[in-house]
Amino acid sequence: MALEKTYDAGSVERRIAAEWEKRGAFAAGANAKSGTGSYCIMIPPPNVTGLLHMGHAFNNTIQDILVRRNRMRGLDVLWQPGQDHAGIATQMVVERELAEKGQPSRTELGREKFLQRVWDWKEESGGAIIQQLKRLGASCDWSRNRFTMDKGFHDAVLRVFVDLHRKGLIYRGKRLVNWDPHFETAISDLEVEQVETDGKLWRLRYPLENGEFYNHPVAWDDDGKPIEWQRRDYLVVATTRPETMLGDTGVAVHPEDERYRSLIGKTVRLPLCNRSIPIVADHHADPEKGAGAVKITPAHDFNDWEVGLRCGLKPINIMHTDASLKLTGNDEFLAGCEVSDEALELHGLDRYAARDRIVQLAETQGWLDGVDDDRHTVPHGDRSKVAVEPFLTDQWFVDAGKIVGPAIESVREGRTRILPAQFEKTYFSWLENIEPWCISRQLWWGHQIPVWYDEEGNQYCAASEAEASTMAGGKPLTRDPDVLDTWFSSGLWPIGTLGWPQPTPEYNRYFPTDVLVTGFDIIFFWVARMMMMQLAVVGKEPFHTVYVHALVRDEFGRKMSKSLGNVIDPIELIDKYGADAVRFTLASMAVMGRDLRLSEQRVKGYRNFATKIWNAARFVELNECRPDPDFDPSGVQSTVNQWIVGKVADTATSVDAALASYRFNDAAHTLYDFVWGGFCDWYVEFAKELFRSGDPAVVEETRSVTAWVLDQCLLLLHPFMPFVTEELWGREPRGKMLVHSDWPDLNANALTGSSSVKDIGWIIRLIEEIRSVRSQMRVPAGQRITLLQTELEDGFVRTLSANKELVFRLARISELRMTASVPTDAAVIAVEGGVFCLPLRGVIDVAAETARLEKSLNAINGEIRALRSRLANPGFLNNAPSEVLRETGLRLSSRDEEAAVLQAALNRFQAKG
RNA sequence: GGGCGCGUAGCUCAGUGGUAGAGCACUACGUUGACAUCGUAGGGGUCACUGGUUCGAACCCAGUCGCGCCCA
Repeated sequence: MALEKTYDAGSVERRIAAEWEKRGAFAAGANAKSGTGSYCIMIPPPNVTGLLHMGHAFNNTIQDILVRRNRMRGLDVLWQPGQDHAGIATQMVVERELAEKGQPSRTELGREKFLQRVWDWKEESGGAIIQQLKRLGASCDWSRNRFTMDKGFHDAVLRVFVDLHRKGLIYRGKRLVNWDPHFETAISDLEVEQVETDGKLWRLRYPLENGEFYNHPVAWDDDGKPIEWQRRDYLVVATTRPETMLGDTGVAVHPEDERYRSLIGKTVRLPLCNRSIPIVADHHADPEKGAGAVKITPAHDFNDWEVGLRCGLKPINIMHTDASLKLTGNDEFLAGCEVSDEALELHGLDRYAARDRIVQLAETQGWLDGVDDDRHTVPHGDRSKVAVEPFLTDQWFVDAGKIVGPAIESVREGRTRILPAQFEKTYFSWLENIEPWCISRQLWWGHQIPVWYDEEGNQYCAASEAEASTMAGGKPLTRDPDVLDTWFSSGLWPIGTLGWPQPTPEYNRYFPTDVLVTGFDIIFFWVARMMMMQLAVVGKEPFHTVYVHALVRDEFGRKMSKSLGNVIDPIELIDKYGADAVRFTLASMAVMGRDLRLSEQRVKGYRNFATKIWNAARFVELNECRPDPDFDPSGVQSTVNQWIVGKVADTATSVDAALASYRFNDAAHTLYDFVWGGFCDWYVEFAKELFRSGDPAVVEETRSVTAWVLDQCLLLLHPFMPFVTEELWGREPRGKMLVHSDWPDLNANALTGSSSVKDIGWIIRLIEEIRSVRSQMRVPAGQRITLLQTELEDGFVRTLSANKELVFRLARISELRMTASVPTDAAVIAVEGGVFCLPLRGVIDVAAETARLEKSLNAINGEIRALRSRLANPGFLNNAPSEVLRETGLRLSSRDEEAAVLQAALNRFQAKG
């Protein structure tokens, strides 16, 4: 059955995907040749709640290109797929669903029942992205799909926790952490986003105790010396967060701030609760900012926590976990205070309501000194989007500073390479300043921390309750209710998916893995932690190369976001244009280190490319070109066929070089240019003439070559456009599917050595010149005309006569005649080694031809001037490499010849006019 | 404030010292049974600016302007 005129991606993709699946084409080790090495990529596991977005499409296209090529090269390939349990995100989705359906809430259900609901949800809806990745053509070994809460993976996570705990690298401590009041859990530094916000800076007056006063400067002379003072019995503190004032345990001034020097060591009385708090000297107070004195709330501010430690100020927590004020029954707060009734009414108020009320009280009670507009950054939870609260709680931490060393050294010493290299700086700057990593989360969905407590509060860290119980001598135990940060488990993705700690064959064969392909936004979250954890646990780098790709933006350069409504759904694009077009678009734009702007136009263009390949295959089929299993590209006889064989070899070499250096865009452009520009535009047109030649040997060879070239195109394109290539490959009976066929290994030097490259290049330029003149002289497209040869070097005479029919066909020439001189009314064509002309009596437009000649001549003369001056420059002659010198000389003489021809032609026209 | 990056054709972008490129868009013309999702030809650029290094700079260096991202 003949091929349709256009390629129907939709039906083909489904059929091909099913065929790959049926044959287990992507299984680990499929197509591996004995004696070759392994090649392993770990997919960055998408969230189980996730749907495929352009970032995933890009990320996985790149991985698939690497994986498919190496599978074709016969390596033992594993592309390990899986999904992340995504603690907060998943818990949020299920809680929302419960609320929407009017079902009992998480807390009403209780932990066990709620977790069962999450698992149910995962079974029902958690596989969506896998199906979407299959639509994209991702050739993961789906039979090995892993989930970060699978039994085996869970065991690995607990084992690592226990191991690090025993080594003292994980500890529990009461620390100030970033608290998300919406989800009511601690989050890590990385999950905090700084959001610039227009706010206020309030100045509050805290009265000095014991009748103290001081003189505050209010006027200065030209040299900035104070000349006028105000006697004050209060101290003005500036704050952006008045709602935390009830937790103040001190006021700090800069030790060298003259204004306040006399006050250091004295006390102020905190309004509303009448707590007596000291004035301390600390560098944290900035004399330039606000009033120069700053209230210290160690339990609700990271800087203040540090000041508290330095100056011995105790932290007082005045908030509930939802960031409402906690005053009543808060012994810590009440100790040493005489709390006013107004203050006690603040109990239970949300932090922002409390802020308003406190400012109002300050105003009415006369201790509001003033208020200024102030733009500052406010930390927000990256999931909840609410302001996070520094909050004092007991949490588990990884002592990251103790395990970071090897992760830094690996990259510094090149055992793991980050591409593009500028991201190494990002990596280093974070790791070199690493803080303890808060890994406990007050959630239910996740790996529950493997620590049990007895009634006295002693800790027993063990991989199972039974083990903990033994350690505790059978005392009744309760388990720590918290779960681990999701990134703690994804940090173990490389070893965890391969069956560690069991010595599985997969672990032995594929670890360390090869390349990690990921977005720059998770270098800290994931890449750095995988490095640290794998090195800490098994002592090896998890991969030798990290390819960091950029962000996919919309065509105007904006980040795709739901709120902007500019999100392009890759599945919609695939439906419309086919997965191959989407993949090729992404690959062709994958320049290292630069964001890519995706426009639908571009995808459409590559859809057309798929159609182009399809039609080239149609041509091949209609002309009965069948692949010859014994075909030897080095034995080809005819010039045109030698030429295309050489081009194929060059293309394969360039594609290999580009892919070896992760230049996916170069590889894609090379292929596009060859397939469309070389094979379709020129070779297919030449082949039509060869088929017509009537020489059975030439026809036979051309058929074999044409089929071979198409096959090479399919092979080389397959990693980029797997579906259309596989479909076309399957048109012929073959031993293997394309996905398992051998990647081209051509010796370019042997195949491009002949003179055919030069000969056909010359023929192509001649055809282009003739076409250009015809078009500009407005010769009707269908009209065949005579080509006159006036001068031509012997070598080119032979080239022309051997390929005359090609020129006749492609330039619409009826005959070739020799002539001694250029006739009048002829357009002149100067080519390397000779001069041709086209007699165009009655057709030629003298003005147009004059203009054409002048334009060419101008350009050439400009170049000649530049070349002459360069060759007249002693500096150039003395310093330029001989190669450049020689080329420049050659170029000048050939331009001189051309200029002479064109000038002569122009003179004739002008003499005539 | 610190760091990283970007500024090349109308648009989106390649281009690591030796003749400024591609795709799209635009204009004109449609011939040859693979393809109109096509073909042929054409127009279009002070490579942000200033200075330096060099025989030679889009490319290297310094500064300026504009834009983006990350960290504090």
